[in-house]
Amino acid sequence: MSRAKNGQPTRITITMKDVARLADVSQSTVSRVLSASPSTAVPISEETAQRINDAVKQLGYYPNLTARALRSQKTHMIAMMIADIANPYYHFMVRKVQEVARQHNYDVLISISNHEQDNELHFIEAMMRRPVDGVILTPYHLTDVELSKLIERTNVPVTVLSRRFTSTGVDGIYSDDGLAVYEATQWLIRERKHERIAFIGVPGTRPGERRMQAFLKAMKEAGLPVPAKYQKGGDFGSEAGEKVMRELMALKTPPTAVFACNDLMALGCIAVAQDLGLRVPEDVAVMGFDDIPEAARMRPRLTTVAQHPLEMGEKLAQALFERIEGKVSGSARLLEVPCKLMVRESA
Amino acid sequence: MSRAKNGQPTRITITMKDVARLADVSQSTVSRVLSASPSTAVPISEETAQRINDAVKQLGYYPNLTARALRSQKTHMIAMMIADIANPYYHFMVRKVQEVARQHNYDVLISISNHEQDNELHFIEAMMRRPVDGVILTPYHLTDVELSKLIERTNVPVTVLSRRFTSTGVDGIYSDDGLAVYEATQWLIRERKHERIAFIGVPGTRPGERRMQAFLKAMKEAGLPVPAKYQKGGDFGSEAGEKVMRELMALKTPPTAVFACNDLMALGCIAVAQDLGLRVPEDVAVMGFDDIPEAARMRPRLTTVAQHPLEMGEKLAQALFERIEGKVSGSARLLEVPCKLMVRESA
DNA sequence: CGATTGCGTGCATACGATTGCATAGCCGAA
DNA sequence: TTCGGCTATGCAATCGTATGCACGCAATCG
Repeated sequence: MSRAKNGQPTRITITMKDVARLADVSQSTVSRVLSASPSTAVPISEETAQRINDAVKQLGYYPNLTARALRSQKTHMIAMMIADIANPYYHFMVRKVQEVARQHNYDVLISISNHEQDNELHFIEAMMRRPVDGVILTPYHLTDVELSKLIERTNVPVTVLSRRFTSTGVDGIYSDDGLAVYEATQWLIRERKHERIAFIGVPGTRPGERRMQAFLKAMKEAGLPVPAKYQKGGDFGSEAGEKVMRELMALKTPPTAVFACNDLMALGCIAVAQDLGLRVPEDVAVMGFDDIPEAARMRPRLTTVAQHPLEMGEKLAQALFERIEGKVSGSARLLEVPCKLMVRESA
Repeated sequence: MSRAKNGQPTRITITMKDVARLADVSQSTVSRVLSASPSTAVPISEETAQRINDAVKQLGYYPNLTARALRSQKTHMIAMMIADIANPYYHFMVRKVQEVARQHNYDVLISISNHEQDNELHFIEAMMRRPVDGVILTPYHLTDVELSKLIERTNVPVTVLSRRFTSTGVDGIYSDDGLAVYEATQWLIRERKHERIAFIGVPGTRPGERRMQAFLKAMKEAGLPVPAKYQKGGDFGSEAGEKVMRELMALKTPPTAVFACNDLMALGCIAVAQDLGLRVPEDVAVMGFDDIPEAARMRPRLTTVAQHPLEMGEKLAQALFERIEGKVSGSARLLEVPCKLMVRESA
């Protein structure tokens, strides 16, 4: 037990010193026994080790990770920034990352950006102050410069959920959503014989625009026109899907299929179709992107494109720990996890 | 810049010492300027303060929170353990807690228990090792003893999402789900004239059993029998809801209403009803509990009981920070946040 | 005009752990 | 017997910051 020297209540922290005293050895010896790794070539006799372990148990001692971090420059924490905690896509990632982290005896500091630039910058700032051993992030607005600053100043391994940032030297995981949308569009055309297809993108976001472009490319290659009124914009939320769907269905010649660039917006589309008494997919087909759990739960079940967040989370975490543990140190790696078309009932 | 003494690459950490050197003052002075709070009664001249701030800017110095934590015994981190990241109920809580934490300049360490006892215990252990300034948790299996141990050893404020633990001296927030279920059942009986109502609880969990009991009480008071076949058990998942619903609808005299003790199971019920060609609520009414976002999004919109996770998260966090900042230090407080019946289309 | 105050700053230590180096005891080899 | 070498342990510095205490100096007071 250590004592506070001022009038404050006596602290009850149990330190190595206490263990040392009880086991009648020096504090360094306690440290050596407790952090004994096969590599640490410091021999300790069986007997004192035993005495120390007994003392630890008797006192209920736990090492103080803050102190350990300060001295060893290893915090045993990683930080993770996700964009949206309500997006099921991230749930799997977070779970998986947490799982991997725990296997490595790491804790996870989580931050949610809500897609806001301010929050992303704040996260970077926070990382400059609070040392962690690794960072995982899903950047929406961050620039190369900002990321570089983080890397350079903290010298910490970073992996990102994005295909950008190859220049900054961070490992990136991504799925080729462009290709997936392209192929899914082809499928709608060839297998489902649709000719009037509308697309809902999200202007101002890279995924949203990338998917829109991929859609347009597939349509163009098939020789199908896409009138401006069929090119819509939303914000990834289901209300946006509802609003857009109402507009589309009010057209003189409405599309026979609607491809929403994420599932939530697709849900909104289906809800409106149902409200209007339209049958899905007979009267209008709806296609989503993400394959959130709800997609398989609802009726009609949503036809969509699955990403594999679990796998991505795992790779993200594993890539990070490979660098943390120094198993990998080369230049940036870019891993792709393929998407998969999930044919169900809505298209 | 400090140097490593071994052959390793020069570390690039910028410390107060560097700032001090550049500003030509002592390290203590830098510390005083940077952590200048109105209460800290240490006067520093305008001029040197300016010099120090310039040096800070020039070097791009950020204080090291690990070191600060070790010295000041304040980590500026709180830890939060939630049960399930896929449950929308927790999303709001997490978001709100994070928001409040950020207002106080705190980071949030998150852990997900997945309802597993092992994970809850692991979390407690982790808290013994890694000092934090406060803990928020949603306990499922934790006992009073385990919580007491945490409090006693770490001497850290704890708030819980639960009505138990009044003895341990932790603040608790809860919503009276029992009462809400009781009243919702009365509503089904009186307003909707149901007499054959089935209930899906979750045996082995307190909320699940509490809600079942409340249901039975309301039925009993109304003089309505609840055959054993109407008392079902699930696991909070939608598949469980589907399975149970199939069993119920296969009965010779199926219930006219099904009350699931959470929304996910209610979703499963509705999906099965739709598969069987039953109209909801005409042929069978379905009632849920939680009011997850999906409830208002789906068709038919789910009639359910809303808890107020945002409000609960806010109170949870605020209660915690009140104690962290020493504004409150009395005995345990127990706050209730009322539930609300959300009448929509499914019942 | 000397003593007292108060302001501004530096010195030194502590927070709890890790780790390089020194050293004490013991053994076998010369 | 003496010395080199190994084993097991202790000493002391260090990580980056916060803070009690001492001290120098100018202003104020008696």
